[in-house]
Amino acid sequence: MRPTVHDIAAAAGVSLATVDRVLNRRPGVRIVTREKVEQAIERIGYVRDVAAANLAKGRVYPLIFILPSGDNSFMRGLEEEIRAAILRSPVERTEISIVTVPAFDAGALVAALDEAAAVSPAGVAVVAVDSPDVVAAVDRLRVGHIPVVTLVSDLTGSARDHFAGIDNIAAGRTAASLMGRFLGHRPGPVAVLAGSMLVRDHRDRLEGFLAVMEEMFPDHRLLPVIEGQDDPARVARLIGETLAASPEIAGIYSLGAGNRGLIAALKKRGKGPPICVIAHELTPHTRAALEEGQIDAVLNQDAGHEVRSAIRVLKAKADGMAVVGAQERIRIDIFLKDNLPFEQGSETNLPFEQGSRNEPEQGRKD
Amino acid sequence: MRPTVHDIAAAAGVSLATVDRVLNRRPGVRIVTREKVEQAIERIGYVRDVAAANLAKGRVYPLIFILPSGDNSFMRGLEEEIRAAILRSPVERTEISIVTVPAFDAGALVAALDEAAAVSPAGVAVVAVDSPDVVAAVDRLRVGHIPVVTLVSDLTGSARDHFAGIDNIAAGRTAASLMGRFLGHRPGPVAVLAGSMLVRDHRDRLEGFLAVMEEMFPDHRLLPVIEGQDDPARVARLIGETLAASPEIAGIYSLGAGNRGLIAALKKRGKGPPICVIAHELTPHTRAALEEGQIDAVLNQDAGHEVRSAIRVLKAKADGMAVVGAQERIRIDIFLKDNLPFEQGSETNLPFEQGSRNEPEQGRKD
DNA sequence: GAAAATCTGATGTACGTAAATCAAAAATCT
DNA sequence: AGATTTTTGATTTACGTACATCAGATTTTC
Repeated sequence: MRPTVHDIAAAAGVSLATVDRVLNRRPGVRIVTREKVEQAIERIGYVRDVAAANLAKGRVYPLIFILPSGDNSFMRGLEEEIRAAILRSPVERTEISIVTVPAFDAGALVAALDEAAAVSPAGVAVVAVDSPDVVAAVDRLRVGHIPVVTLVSDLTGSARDHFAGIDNIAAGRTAASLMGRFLGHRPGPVAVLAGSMLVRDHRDRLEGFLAVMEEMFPDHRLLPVIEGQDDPARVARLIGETLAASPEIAGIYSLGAGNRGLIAALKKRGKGPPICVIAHELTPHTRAALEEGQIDAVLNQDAGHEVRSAIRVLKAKADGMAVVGAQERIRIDIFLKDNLPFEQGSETNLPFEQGSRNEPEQGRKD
Repeated sequence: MRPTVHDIAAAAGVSLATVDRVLNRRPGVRIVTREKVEQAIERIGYVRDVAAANLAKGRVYPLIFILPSGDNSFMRGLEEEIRAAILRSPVERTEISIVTVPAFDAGALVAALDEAAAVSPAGVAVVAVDSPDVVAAVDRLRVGHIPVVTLVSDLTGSARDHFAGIDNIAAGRTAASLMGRFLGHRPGPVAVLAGSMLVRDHRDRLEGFLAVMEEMFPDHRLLPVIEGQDDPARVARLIGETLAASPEIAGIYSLGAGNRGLIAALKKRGKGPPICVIAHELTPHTRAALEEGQIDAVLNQDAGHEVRSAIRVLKAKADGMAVVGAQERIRIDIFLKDNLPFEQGSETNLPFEQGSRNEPEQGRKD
């Protein structure tokens, strides 16, 4: 049987009230007494029953998610996952609000972060623009004891508590590795399409990609990086121009968003030698392009996983609890047309009507 | 504010006791009254506070994990993950026991399942040998209202509640797709190394691999499937013989375990034209081989994820609760040497000593 | 229409923790 | 030593649910 506060009290030879004071860091306990209690806790291996504690506290976790607005498919998918989490709010004791700000706009993001701080939530998750102003704003939150998790794109040199996203350098390296091997001895230059160098994830991917291409596949010339601002129309135009200027192109690595534009440009091109295309994020567009063969591989981060992870981490940090590191590591999914996951759809057991068949005695006491 | 049992009572115009009788399926409620209560529940959108309910019940979930014995690295890693889950038991209210049975031995597995049934646990997770006897044993458990989750390898045509593992047909297809593209126009036959056709995961991988090879890369001749029984020594011998018999071999797909033997045989071979090797499961051995270049790609399933998922699902099923489908989908990880995850190690916040810096007032009431 | 059976209400205890109050004890200061 | 401050103990209520008991009300049965 798991030890309780009563057991601590008995073991330490103090009253329940004192144990409570120590556990909840209330004032009015001498250091010696506090240490006696802490030793007892250590000795009998007490762990707070978080469920009971939350019940007693009536605790809820107000969380704020800040992400870019606009019609970026990935970001909208992310938002959808957050909304799915909102539906689970009553069960998870969260109160999630979503704030959107223009993409790549550090000023707007700082304003949103400061507004978030004003309502002192239990935690903030943010898709970061990597700039010193933003770092400062995040650090202001941290100083106010509000845990912050960066989501999807990290922040350089800030005190954020955690990054819920993939290792983007590794993603870029992986893209290069696949690109090089898929191309084999096929000649021709490789183009890189990015969104903006203002966000860390894009910079990291580029860094990893360039490193492996130069080291392992130096025969392939790399064209100057194209910045599409994650805007499909702009991307379509720029890629169209590039294809016209360099018809012998052998590969394209799209490390940002706006892949709709890329796919449109590729379709428009029509015939010509095959181009190996590697893109990021599995959206309806990239999925279709993968199935139809315009794209050869998609590197993906699971938005649902990231959102759930961010929530778990924020709650844990707010309570000063441990985090299962391995569980919070977001993996780089590599999708070829052969391992596409089935379309979404969650197994829904009705929570109430069904379980009846299991006998009530199933649970044990003690 | 979330509705409680009191709110149901008020809304339905009955007493708390009656609400309790309906909620917990106790006898002594007329159908009309029961319906009145159920409508009220529906109407005000009540959801049982599982934490409070578990607290009141003092519920724990006795779970049994059944997996193969032997020195299969993946399975031992799986066992380690189960032990990690046992450490979290007090927090998760689980009581996990591990049972090991000889690999590929349906009879032993059936015996273990029946023994498990005898102690009527809250749920059973099993790495299944795919045979009718095992299906029958699992179905006996299900008839006894004990939820069953198959782990890693599924069971054909049984009533198991859930499969916590990857889509192995897709994994085989993916392996073929990578193999074909990595080989490019390099000629030479491809060898397939399996463990045993008695387990579903191996059969599925083979099926997927063969399908894509035949359809997309018909130029590559496939050598007869080698069955290594997941035994490194046997694998080393068989692969050694194969390499000697077919020195022009271009690729090897190892879809089972015993990769230590494969790697040893490859090292022993030494020089010769490069062989594209794709294997399953990231273990210390395959990881090293990936880094050193003996293996080109590793398809992996995250054992930790599978174990945690199995536990979540079993608990949910035992309570008749809903399952977040997307969260329980186990992904096929593809590792090249460029995207290997860092070595393990969980961020450890001490649960108690640290969090102090966050103010106690952080939590809200209401 | 009365007795028997069935249903419903009222009430209390429990789970493990949080939080508050007030009295009592111990330490500190003068 | 006495007054003052600080520390500790004892006790109570609450969170939302489970479960048990017993009395009272309603239905059913003959």
